[in-house]
Amino acid sequence: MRLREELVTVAERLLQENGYAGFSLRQVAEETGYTPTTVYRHFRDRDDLLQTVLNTWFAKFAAVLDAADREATNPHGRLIAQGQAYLRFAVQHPAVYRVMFLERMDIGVLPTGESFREDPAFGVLIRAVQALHDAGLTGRHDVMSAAMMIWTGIHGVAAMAVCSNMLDDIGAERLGRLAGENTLAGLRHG
Amino acid sequence: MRLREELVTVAERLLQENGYAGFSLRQVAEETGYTPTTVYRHFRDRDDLLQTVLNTWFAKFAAVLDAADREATNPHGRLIAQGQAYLRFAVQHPAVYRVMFLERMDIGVLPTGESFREDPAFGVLIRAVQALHDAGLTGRHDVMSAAMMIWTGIHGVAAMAVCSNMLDDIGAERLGRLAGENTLAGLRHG
DNA sequence: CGGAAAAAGGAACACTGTTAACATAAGTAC
DNA sequence: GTACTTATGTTAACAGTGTTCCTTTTTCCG
Repeated sequence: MRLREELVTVAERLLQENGYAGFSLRQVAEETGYTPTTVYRHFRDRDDLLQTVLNTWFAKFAAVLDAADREATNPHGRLIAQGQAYLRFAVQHPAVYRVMFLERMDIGVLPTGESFREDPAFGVLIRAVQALHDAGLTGRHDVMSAAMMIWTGIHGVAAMAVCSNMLDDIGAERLGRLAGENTLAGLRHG
Repeated sequence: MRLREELVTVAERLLQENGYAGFSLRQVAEETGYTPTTVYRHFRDRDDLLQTVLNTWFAKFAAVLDAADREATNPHGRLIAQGQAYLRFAVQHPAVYRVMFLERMDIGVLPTGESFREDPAFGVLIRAVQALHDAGLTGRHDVMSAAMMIWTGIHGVAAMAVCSNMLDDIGAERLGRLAGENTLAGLRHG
């Protein structure tokens, strides 16, 4: 049980240092002083180890969004705060964000179909958008469509930030702020 | 010279079938009936082969955007058409879009710094946004900021579409249309 | 203390990218 | 036409990856 946690800790560090491509089960084994087969006593395979690492990050991610949400008072402010927290998470943990929402989205905690409303992080977004909707600030759009527009909007900035240096000039957080405000403005007038 | 093209053709097919992770130089060699070292006579390494494949796709991509741009008459319509073409490209060639704009953005033809205005695809966008700006439809935003908002907005939808099945319900093209219109509406009123 | 169970290791298989050394075909200069 | 150069290709190997089978060591407990 102690070893399992140690393996996860080392794996987490390697993921952040080397990214998903350099996330090696053998290297995790070597850095802990064990052989690869020992890792297989605690994890089914490489994906299982990765998923274990990511589970804690999905929880952190949801907590960060929830904390930001609570600091604001009105629906507009809540969503802007969530967007900022979202983008900060991505910029501060680019390798983690990449594997979570780009490279291995299949491994995420976000279920498919209708049930993914109950995902912790997505739930925080949905509730704030519902409040925006109740305040009459989503125009002709339903809650789900508005939420997806907001999410994909900020996700686009985050993806660009963690995949290239193209936003270095304009500034990822600045662009995120502009894009977030602009999306909400569009909803308001649409 | 004939072999070089054959290698690129096979490599392109394998990329589309297996994705970037399954893009294997050895497999390219085997499917063409040669040994791996023969591939190295025509390409410096795996990345060089990949870049050669992607170069043609970047050209196709720019052509698709340009063609869509020419079909519309006003700035608004041009950008909506570009967005639709952009998203259709991503959905029709998900593995290619992934490696171009997510997994290996460093290999793209988009230069860093200020010079990437001259990138063919980005140029098509910039010119349409400039027209939008000249028509007074970008609010208080400058051309570059507006262009990045539009790009990251549609990129967010595309990234979500090619990385998960989360947009299957709402429909990627529908969400792209909504998000595109909403971004332009926000700019108009901002 | 001895046997069962758990933990760890060794060795191998099938892949991957990559390189060095070697063989062979093609074409050219004399 | 012969000798030399160049292009083209192969063989073999190294280092790395995930994974599995089999064996060994350690631990625990009756």
